[in-house]
Amino acid sequence: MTVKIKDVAKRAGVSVTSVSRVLNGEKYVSEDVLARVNEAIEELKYSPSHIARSLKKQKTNTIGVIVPDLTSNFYSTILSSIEENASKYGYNLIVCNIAENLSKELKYLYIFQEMRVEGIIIMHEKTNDDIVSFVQNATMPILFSSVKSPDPTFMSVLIDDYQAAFDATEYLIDAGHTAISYLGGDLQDITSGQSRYNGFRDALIKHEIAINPDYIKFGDYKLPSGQALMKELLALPNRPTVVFAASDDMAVGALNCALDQGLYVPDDISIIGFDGSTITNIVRPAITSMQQPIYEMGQISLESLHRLITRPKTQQKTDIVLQHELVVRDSCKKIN
Amino acid sequence: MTVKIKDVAKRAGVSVTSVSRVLNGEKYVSEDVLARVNEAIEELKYSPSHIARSLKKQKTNTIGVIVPDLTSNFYSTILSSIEENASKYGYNLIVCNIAENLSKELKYLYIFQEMRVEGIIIMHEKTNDDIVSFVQNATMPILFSSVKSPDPTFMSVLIDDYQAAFDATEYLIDAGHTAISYLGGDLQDITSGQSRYNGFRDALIKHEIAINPDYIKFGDYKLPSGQALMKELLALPNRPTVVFAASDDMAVGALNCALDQGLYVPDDISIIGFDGSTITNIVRPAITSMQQPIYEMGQISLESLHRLITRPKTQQKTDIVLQHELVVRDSCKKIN
DNA sequence: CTGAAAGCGCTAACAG
DNA sequence: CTGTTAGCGCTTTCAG
Repeated sequence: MTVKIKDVAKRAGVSVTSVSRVLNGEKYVSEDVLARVNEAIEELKYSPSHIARSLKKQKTNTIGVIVPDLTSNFYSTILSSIEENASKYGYNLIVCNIAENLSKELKYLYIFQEMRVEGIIIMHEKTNDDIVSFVQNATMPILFSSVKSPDPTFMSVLIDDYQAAFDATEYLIDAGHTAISYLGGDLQDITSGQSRYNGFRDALIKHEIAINPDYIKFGDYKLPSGQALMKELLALPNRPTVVFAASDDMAVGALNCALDQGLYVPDDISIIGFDGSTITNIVRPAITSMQQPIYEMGQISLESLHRLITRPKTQQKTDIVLQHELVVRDSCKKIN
Repeated sequence: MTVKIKDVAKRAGVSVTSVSRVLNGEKYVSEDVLARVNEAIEELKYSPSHIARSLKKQKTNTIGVIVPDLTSNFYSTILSSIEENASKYGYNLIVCNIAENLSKELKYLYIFQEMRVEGIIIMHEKTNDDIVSFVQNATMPILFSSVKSPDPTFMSVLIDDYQAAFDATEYLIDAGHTAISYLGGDLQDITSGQSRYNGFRDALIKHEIAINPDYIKFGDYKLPSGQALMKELLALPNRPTVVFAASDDMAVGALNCALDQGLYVPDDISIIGFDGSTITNIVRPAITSMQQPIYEMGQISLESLHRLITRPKTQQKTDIVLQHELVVRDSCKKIN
């Protein structure tokens, strides 16, 4: 069928061992053998079997990635960064887009295990017992990127959501806002939903600003959700002067809702986002957003996973907290 | 080390063959054996090795995907569709984001080959001799999605770029425009660059509208390129009344450039895009765009590849041309 | 420096 | 219905 190492050996007039040696760039091969083997490989168009090699070496150079939504700019950017760095370290990526489907995630975690991936990166916004239990019993390192790990024994690369939301809220307060709305993700999730909301709330408390329950609404981090929630907000008799959306997609949804109702942003109402996805810089007005270091997050996730894979013993499994940064654009008005 | 089929067999008190049989859901296993094997699997937390299985069966259930840019909404949406359908057919996806880097693409094509993927889907905008030669000599089916294949013997799933651009242009002409600008991708590429431009040009010719060379500009399909080209356009003494951007990203770039200069779209200048990415519906004004059936493209790509894999003989390798559709939004004014 | 041979974990005849 | 055994294509002792 396909040409194998034996064929190359025969053609080069050497043993399979020698071929294997040049394949793996070992020393202790004579110039002569090296040349003949390379020639034979060339002539036969030999392509070594990664599968056979993996089986023998018990090493696949593969890592699995769980993405919650490939079409989201935020996640596809992290994935892009993960891919770039994986490639640098010689890992191949097998990716699963769960699209909200937790049973698909679980299924793929088992597939990853059967494929003997060397590590797994999970980015999901929700989880369930089966998944947590898989993670706890897993034999390969698993790392959570941009989301909290289900329990402190697992490593996670993320920002301090609480502090970031707190800082964003203080920025709004400093700009003179007191009628502040919060459009959040689902509080029940393991995600940042709770932390971001708490950061928002505590900033208001610190500055002794009363929380108007009408201004607090929860959706699902996606654009249509921001749009729908904003619609409710705008229907209120007394509107907020600014809305803090807990994701950029929600912020854009809110922006579009306002724009479509003929309002001007930020003159009629201000909007601030969260994530720092490129979309904030694409829409008009460009949206002020609490930026996560997306590229860095992918990079550090991969580097950390690599360390976990190669030196499992020496690695502490503590979270890595990256720096957030408020990027001021054109969607927030000062109303001092 | 890890538990293997032999351990399960021993534990269940049967032969490895029997275990293998229940693993593969074959008939001819007694209730009794089935139960005991499943119990042993459970107790030992046995996870069958996909690698060993692949080696033996000479089948990996894996396909490789080359994506030009993961952060692009257009490609990540196709990828998402490919992933969803791959999962349906039981394929695992290994993905490479080439990010304009053709030598990375070539490297990964060889990796895909070593991994014995069963098929490859390529979405790239450029190519070179090495890649073409790889494709021509490849032993596994290779399919081009959303882009033209380098030569007619390879299958490609795409729209009729020429006709789509022609239709979009006629729409503009019907709306009364004669001062029409074209912002294109690179004509030299194997991409749709040439076809789209030709469609545009021929529509003008058919309607006897002179082509103003100042209005024809080429960039790279990305947002900043559209922005820069638009800037040149707006600096012209006599501006076009509409600009046809050959990609949605370019259209958004053009839109932002116009907006940032204080112009109103479509009142001061109209814009039409190409691709039908979700971004066209997110910006304001929403952009009229010639839409590719993105989801369907991913689905049909995967189905076709699957057919190529399972029934290589019976499959014709002709291109599959999908229907384009103009989606009218708010960025084009009638000027009759 | 080079080669023979023993597996890596699994499936698939083949024989019972 | 069940078990024995020979590989799948490669790497790696272990001897030369």
